[in-house]
Amino acid sequence: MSEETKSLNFIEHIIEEDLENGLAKDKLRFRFPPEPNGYLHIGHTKAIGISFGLGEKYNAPVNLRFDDTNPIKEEQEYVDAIKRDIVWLGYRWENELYSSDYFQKLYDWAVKMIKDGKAYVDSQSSEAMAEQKGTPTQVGTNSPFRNRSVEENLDLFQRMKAGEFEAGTHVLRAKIDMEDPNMLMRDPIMYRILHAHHHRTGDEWCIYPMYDWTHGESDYLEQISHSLCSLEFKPHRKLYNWFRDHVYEYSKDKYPLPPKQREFARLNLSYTIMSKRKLLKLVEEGVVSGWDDPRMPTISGLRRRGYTPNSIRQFIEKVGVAKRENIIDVSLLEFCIREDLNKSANRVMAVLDPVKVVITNYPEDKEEWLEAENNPEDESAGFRKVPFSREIYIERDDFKEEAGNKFFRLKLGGEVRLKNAFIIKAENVVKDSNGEIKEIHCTYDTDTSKKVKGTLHWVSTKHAIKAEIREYDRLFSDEAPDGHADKDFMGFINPNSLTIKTGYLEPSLVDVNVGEQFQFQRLGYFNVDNDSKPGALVFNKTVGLRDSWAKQKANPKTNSQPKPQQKRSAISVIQQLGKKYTNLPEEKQLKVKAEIQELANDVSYEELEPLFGTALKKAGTRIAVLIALKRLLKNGLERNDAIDDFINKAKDDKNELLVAEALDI
RNA sequence: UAACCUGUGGUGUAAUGGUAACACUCAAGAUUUUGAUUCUUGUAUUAUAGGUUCGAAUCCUAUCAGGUUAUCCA
Repeated sequence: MSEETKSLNFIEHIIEEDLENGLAKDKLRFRFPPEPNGYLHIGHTKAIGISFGLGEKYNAPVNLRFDDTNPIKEEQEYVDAIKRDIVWLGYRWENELYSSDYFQKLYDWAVKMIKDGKAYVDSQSSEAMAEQKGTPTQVGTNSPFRNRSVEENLDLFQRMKAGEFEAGTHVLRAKIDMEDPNMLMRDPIMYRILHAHHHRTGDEWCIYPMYDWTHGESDYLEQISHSLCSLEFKPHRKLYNWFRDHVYEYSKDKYPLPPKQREFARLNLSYTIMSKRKLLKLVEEGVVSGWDDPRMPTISGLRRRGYTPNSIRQFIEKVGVAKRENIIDVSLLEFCIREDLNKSANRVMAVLDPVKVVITNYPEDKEEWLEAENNPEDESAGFRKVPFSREIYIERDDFKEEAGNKFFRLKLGGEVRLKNAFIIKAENVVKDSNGEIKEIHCTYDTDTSKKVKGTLHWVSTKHAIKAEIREYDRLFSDEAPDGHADKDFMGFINPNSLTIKTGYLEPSLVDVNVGEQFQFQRLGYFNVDNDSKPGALVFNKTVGLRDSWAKQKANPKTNSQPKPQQKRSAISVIQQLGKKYTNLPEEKQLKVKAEIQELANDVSYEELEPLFGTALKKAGTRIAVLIALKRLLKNGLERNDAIDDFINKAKDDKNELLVAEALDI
């Protein structure tokens, strides 16, 4: 058994370090804390994968906590959808919890903070407070209410809770430092008045705690060891710690573990948007059919599109975890779903853009049922029968009257194999009045042992069943639709992101179930859509097969993107070789030396001279320069003062290799 | 012109002071009853410049570039 020692990401390194420093392994605890104000999308999957993945790795509990402190935006519908999606992804939470469960505890702590002079009621307008807040480059100023007495603060806060005041008239603020360079520390708001109905607490509360005052304290109450969130919360960490340290003082006997927040870079996918607000706009404006439209990057959209939980988990694993901003190429997601479906999806034949083929030497009334393998990647998948007859459909793309020999498909006079069936030869075509090909007349040959270049999929016309086929393209035409300050993301919407076709399928597909997945051979992976009914089948194209032929067609000449595969200049290679020179074993040094000498033939004196000033410490580089210089001299370069200086300096160096080279001149 | 964070092939992630590795993409080739799959091969001044060290992607300094932070949102 080879133990796979996978490299750790930076969060795992932190955890390992904490463990080494005495944190008991059974104290490890994580959480996933969505706000129930929208559907989960592929970006959330990263956060889910990190926290739940850590739970699996360390056998530690992971809580699902709904961060529901803003009753105006949150709804039960979203809670249900989020739970459904996490379950579908295959993760299990230890406890289903709500920040709103902690409202009373939070309130009690807030009262303590007031009593300790750490919080005060501010009765200014939000504009006035914003004014006093300052800017990132300018310190803020204190509120006139900052020094209210404890008694007054207590009284006001209790009356806020009792519902005596209108929204916006008072807030509770932490008393920290209006001059802190971190703006979040400038007396942040802990509570605001909101006369709104909460989806869980109803009308019990009319003051609601803010994120910063809720999140860390919820972590603390749940004794979360590592609170993981995305990078934009980094500035909140200082405040997270400030609040935490205070409540820790109040409750350390009961809750001994102070959690720590760490931040990772969120996931960005090329050609997609991740903001819930913007996704909501697509739904509301009818650009897509709903949150689960197969073009949406939501979990429910991906599910409907045919992505499997396994493929998404694989994707998240491959994406990794780090702290730098990233844009992951959608091709990685596509790779993951293809890899998964390649092993699991049964192959079938379907023609989406049909042209009729008549096999003239096949009897009119004959039909035979040929054996076809369901999945060559999975021996247990077995075989099925497909009907063959005199008239079949093939793809219009698969025939050309005339074509070069790079075209492996059917052409007049050419032979091609029909998958699972015979070899046919195109004899002539029948066209309509517009010159459009109506029928291709072929002859067939039952000798299937011969070698032909192409193999086509096909469907017997009289046995074919029709189905609606929905093909999707990316929703946006820009790689980073919301990455332009000057242009709105709605301007990049691809008007052709959905195409609907009628497909002709082999009859084995009559009674498929919603969600079932297939590979339509040579076309891609398809699944049965929710809208599908017996007799009125609907398929979604999940993803196409890799198609190197299409790529070749798209750019017939050379490579499409002539990558500036610029050859590095000889001088830069010499510099690089020199950098390592002194560390190399002797035999390698000889090899490198020869290489430098060779490269030096392409180097001009003008390129070399600036390197004479190389720092004394960089003996390797200077050796390389010296070797190159010698070659230049040998090639006829005249010596000058600069050269002599450089050589003399080398002779006096403490590096023996350099001295040896210098003396050898 | 603030504070904080981040710079490793086209993309993403490793290497925790000791030969820059893995995956995807792309390209070329082999195999193939899917132009798929599978298999081979190829692609890097570790942002730049100094410094510390026998040895630096890694530590220090400066510079450059990008990002984040000013909702009674989370």
